[in-house]
Amino acid sequence: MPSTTRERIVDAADQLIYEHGFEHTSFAQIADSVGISRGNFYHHFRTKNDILDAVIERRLDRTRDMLGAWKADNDTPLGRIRAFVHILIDNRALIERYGCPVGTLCAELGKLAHPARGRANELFVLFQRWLRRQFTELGCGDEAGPLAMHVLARSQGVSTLASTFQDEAFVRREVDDLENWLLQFSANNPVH
Amino acid sequence: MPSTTRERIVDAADQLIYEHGFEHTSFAQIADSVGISRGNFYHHFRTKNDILDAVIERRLDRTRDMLGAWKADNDTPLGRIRAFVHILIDNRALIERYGCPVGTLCAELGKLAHPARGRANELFVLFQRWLRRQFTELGCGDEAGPLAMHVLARSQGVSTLASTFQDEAFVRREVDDLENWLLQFSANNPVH
DNA sequence: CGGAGATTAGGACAATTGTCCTAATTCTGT
DNA sequence: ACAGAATTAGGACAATTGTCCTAATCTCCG
Repeated sequence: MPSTTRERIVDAADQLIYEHGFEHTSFAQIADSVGISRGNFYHHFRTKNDILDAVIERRLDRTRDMLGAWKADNDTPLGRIRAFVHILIDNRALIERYGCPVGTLCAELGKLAHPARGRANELFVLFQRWLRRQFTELGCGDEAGPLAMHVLARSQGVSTLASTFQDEAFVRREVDDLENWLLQFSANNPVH
Repeated sequence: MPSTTRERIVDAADQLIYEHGFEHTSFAQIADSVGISRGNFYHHFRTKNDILDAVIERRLDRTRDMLGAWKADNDTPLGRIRAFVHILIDNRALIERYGCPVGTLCAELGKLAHPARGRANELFVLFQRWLRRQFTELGCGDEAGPLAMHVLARSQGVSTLASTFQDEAFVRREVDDLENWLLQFSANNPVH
């Protein structure tokens, strides 16, 4: 499993940016974390925006993989949406410490008016389109888009408050509530 | 209306921190924004944490004032909760640009493991306790706490996605949805 | 008026930042 | 084995950061 230096840099940068934020992550920290010199780092990424771009592309790839896996693992659109909601439980330890990787990155880049802002937002778009497709398959028609945004918004809210209050019971309650809403919703829906 | 230099510093810092984040706001920027020298600034606030503390205290004060005003302006707990939800509409322009001032600050300080983190979280606690009281007055008993967190979480989610997607229709839809949920909820409640 | 204390200006300071350069070392293909 | 390319190390660089100092100015009370 030979991971290239470049890959190891992107791995370390991804994690550090998630844990400490983009602006609070320096070249020196990333280089130290990987165990290479800054000169070597510079050979692979010439600017801080370059490494940020690579991290975002990596997250986009991994998100696509994750969405594909959820699709493969679940026969029904309802099951797939539940898989999405369930990341709040599966990743709750990290979310309670550092928040949602997507939401916190987009929030930071938005405040910085950073050039990579749009590309980072694509992470949200990926989830939104995927959720919309599931709701469409559920037979929601024009409501699929708004419903996708609704699920996305509620998940984001849970993430934000989870990292503030560090309250696991709250997370589980909200996930249960969201899942019940989904079940009740799909039961009332024309196609089920 | 003679505002002291100190007050003008806190005002400017508050706004800059909201717009650009705490870490991306420098002493020099704040001093420039107020129109004073860095030396003068240093006379009032010796460290960056001091100015952050003052900004947080100011936000806490203003939040208490706002919650008090909502209480004075609305006769029923339902009306008060609606007033809370409605900040998403009233402040939508700012929220679409910079997100929620509370959520984004807590998220940033959390990633920095900043000493002022706990004090910033008190902003959320203020809203949470206030909302809980309204639900208690509605007769929700033990459910008042979870309901308060639920409303808080959904508002946070809307704020986050509002600044990413900059979609006013989405915000209005979610606020309508939340208000309808409130109405339906209180209608089904023992005390109404 | 005069002097003490608060306020202000302007700059010094070391540390850190992102960026860049040069010279070694390692790898690759022939 | 050897030339050329890719990779790596170690530092230089100007700019910016938060912090701190000193001296000038202002304010206000006796």
